[in-house]
Amino acid sequence: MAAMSISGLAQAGGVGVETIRFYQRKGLLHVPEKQTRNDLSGGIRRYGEKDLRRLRFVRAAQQAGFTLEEIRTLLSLDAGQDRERARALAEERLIQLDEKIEALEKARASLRQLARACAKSDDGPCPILRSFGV
Amino acid sequence: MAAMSISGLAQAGGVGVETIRFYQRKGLLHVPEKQTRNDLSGGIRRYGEKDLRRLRFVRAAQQAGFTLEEIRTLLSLDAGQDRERARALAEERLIQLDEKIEALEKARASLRQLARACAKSDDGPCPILRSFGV
DNA sequence: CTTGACTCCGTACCACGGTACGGACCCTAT
DNA sequence: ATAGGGTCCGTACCGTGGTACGGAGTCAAG
Repeated sequence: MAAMSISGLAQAGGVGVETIRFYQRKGLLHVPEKQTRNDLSGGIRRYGEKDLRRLRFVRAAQQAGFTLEEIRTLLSLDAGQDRERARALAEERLIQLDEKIEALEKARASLRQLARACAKSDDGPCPILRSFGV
Repeated sequence: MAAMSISGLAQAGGVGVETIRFYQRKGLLHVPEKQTRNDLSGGIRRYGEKDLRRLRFVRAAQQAGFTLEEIRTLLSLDAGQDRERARALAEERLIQLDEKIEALEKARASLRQLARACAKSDDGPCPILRSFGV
């Protein structure tokens, strides 16, 4: 359990192997030391619970609308315990989330109107354009 | 009013000139004939209300989460009056919108928790990671 | 009739978030 | 000991939605 291969980690995190590597290149995930057998060069990297938690955090934060760059910052703030900045970032994103949600709700309302109008009248042109108030 | 230049259209639609051209290349906006002066080659394209409405539709649909490709389809359906498909597309996107909104609301809840936790305790590590339930 | 702003058009480039490829290496089972 | 599958790593490529550049043409005002 504390010794996954990269594909194990990928599976556990619900992403592809290449995505893991991509995140490593972006500095979002650590690249663990290779478990070599005491001679020089070679070996395979092993991943544990900590890596999986971190990966899951990345995905969760992504869902919250953070960019990978912002997530990198969040992680470093967490490590450095810079509460001030972390708090600020969270508040900032909170506002953006609210705005985004509001926008989507408006869009949904418009779209519902379209669907209704389209469903009711079977003659005349389908009022797609008008449904957006255009 | 029925004879804007491309930059007039862009301004009226709240986008850049290059964006108009981009939409034209993507088949979202028509490329009107040049208003030439009866000799061959030359002249400038002029845009009217219809173009503006179409542009606004594109932006509105984008806000509703449609990709440009989907918008192109919507426009052609509207032109062809294929109510069946238009309706289906709308319903489909409606579901996706609902899902997206729900996801964002979850994210917001998580983030709020983070902000609260971060604001309250001034000692110990900032529980960013835990706030996402990781 | 020139100057300066705008237009036209092709092509290149950008950020974002991945995805794919390929050759070398490693590791385990048979 | 060898075959297979997995890993490692660099590098190239992708789709989406634009943004920028540059040279030639156009147009209105002075």
